[in-house]
Amino acid sequence: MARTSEGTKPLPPSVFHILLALGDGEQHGYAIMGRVEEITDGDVSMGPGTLYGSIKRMLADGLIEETEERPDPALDDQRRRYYRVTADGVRARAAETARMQTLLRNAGANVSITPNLGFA
Amino acid sequence: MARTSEGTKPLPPSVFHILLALGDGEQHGYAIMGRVEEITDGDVSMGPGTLYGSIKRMLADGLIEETEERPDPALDDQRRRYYRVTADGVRARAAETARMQTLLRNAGANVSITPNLGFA
DNA sequence: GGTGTCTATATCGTCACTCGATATAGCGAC
DNA sequence: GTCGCTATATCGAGTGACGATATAGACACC
Repeated sequence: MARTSEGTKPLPPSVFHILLALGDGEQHGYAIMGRVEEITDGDVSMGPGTLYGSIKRMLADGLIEETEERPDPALDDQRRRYYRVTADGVRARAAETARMQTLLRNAGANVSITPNLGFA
Repeated sequence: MARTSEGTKPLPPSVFHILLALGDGEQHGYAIMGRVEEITDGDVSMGPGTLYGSIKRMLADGLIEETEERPDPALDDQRRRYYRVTADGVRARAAETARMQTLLRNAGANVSITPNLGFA
């Protein structure tokens, strides 16, 4: 068992969801809500409390950062604030993803339903 | 937007960990702690507060039940209380497993393939 | 140009969950 | 018999999640 990413504790679900929703691009807060619902097939609908509270903490922790880049001004909306995942955020997301895969794999050996991941 | 598995909300992480640790067999509380640490490769060490608090809730919710069966009396310890996953628990565990797979799959497409979205 | 609805960000209070500390007691060995 | 380990259980503090609420810009419509 490679103990390479030692010391990293599990992320709060909302933080993980936001990191996944952002992916490799930029998104503004309100769009993240929609993306989270999308990637969870409607199982998770994040309210504004969870969303903006998590964003605040993630900014403080350096997992995401606000970008000054704006899309085509014709499509822009001045109220929006865009965010992107930082290098630390990418690392945390990868660690959490690996953790879940490990969990499902290790537990799968113990259970009758066999988890089968189609994800690297 | 398949609304197929409607109504099932995500499980608290501790509950999911316990369901996975129990697998298809019986375990007593203290052993579950060790199993959780095992299947998470040491990333999650559940303290007694989380463990017994979660067990209490899971019993009330019908996700697990206490068994009267005891192992070989020579190996037994009268203090132990053994638990097994109920049919509802199996269902919840399968749903949660599927949810995670969906999440990783949907988000994986977003990270590895499409670098930018949202600026549509 | 006023009105209404939707988008968008933000905060607050409440409740659920997590975790370590603490308590209690049976077990095994010496 | 007492000492360390196993085992169950509860409590309180701290963090996270969530709905309600507030505020205001965007946009369409008439």
